[in-house]
Amino acid sequence: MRDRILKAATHLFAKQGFDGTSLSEIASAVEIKKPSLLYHFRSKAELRVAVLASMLDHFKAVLPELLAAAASQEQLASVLRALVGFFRADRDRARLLLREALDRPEELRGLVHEHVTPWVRMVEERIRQGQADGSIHAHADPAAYCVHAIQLVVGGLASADSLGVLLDDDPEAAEARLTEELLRMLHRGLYRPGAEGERPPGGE
Amino acid sequence: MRDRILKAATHLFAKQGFDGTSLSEIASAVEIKKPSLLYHFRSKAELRVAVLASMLDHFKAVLPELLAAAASQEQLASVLRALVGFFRADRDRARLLLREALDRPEELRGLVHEHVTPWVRMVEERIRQGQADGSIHAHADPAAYCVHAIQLVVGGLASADSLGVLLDDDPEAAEARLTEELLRMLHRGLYRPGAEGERPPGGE
DNA sequence: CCTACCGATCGGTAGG
DNA sequence: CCTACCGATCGGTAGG
Repeated sequence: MRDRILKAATHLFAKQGFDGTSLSEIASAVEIKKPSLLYHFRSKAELRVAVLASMLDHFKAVLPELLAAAASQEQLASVLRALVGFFRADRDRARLLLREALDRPEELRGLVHEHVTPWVRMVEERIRQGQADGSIHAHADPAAYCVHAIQLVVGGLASADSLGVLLDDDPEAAEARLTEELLRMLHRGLYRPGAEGERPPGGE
Repeated sequence: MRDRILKAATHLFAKQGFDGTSLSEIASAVEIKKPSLLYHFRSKAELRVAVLASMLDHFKAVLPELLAAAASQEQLASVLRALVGFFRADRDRARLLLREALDRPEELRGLVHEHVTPWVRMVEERIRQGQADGSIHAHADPAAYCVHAIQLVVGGLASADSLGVLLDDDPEAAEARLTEELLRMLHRGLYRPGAEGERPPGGE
């Protein structure tokens, strides 16, 4: 039951926000009453923390894959693919993260510093190597680039519903085009043309 | 008084969300009582619509500048600068827009279609011209590129507080670096090197 | 896991 | 612009 509650809460918090979701609403989604829910989670605040922690656990599960991609001689595109894959597997994740960024920036800052910084540092290092061997633009700001890449993946998936209309295409096709263009942009923004191992992800 | 209420509501909605802000809170911010507030705006929903409309009015005021930049032979970078300028002038705008994207995607879709589509179409046209004369990468998806550019500007400013820690710099310096790298990335993601008029915004 | 209930606060109204 | 007040709903507790 605990897992069912977590899942329902994750979905509702992502969709309506923490303040826009009542405990009764979550309880009724898993077919129990509010006091029963409060037996599993002592307070709404505790439930919120648990929802975040469960998403973080899922993230940690794909971390090894991410780090391996960043450390190996593979393209950075594979790191991005892993990241996109994580958020596309469950759209609630992107929405939830964005809401936290808006509602509790200080708190998210701590989580980012603790869980995201390590692998971003590795990616930064890869970028600097690329700059040293001339395959990556010398004026790129590695850390700032990573911030924008994350922003693009997380924010793009969370707000695709609204901004997608600009593509004038059916939702599925729009998402496919957006993802492809995202990978292309991020590749072009980093790699110098003609340099070694710079095949763009979409094939160009 | 109406304007004072609007300003306070804009700030609080941006900071805490619509559901996370009470009418009493807004009223006390402008030193009146809740019933007095409800004389100026008949309901909380009406206040929300008015807040959005006032932001849209400000946006319309810079639209001519934006369209002129898009239509002229100037670089697309100037359009981006105008866009970044609009959101940097008041950070609440980015936060508010992102919240609407999360809370009421269908409604924002309508606003985007009505107010954003026209000038995006112009930018798209400029991109296609660039592709025709070879200055812009042939495989770029003009519409998808615009979506990501908007996403980057709006989302980046709204979530800079959380993601900024990755830069390990003081807030001001971090924001400056982020903006510069954003313009560099968007430029590199579009223009082919060596082509006419492709000076990058930051100077490279 | 439930029913019954708590005080607090919500958006909104009456009436001046 | 205010005081006084409304019903509804909120998060949470008691007690079984």
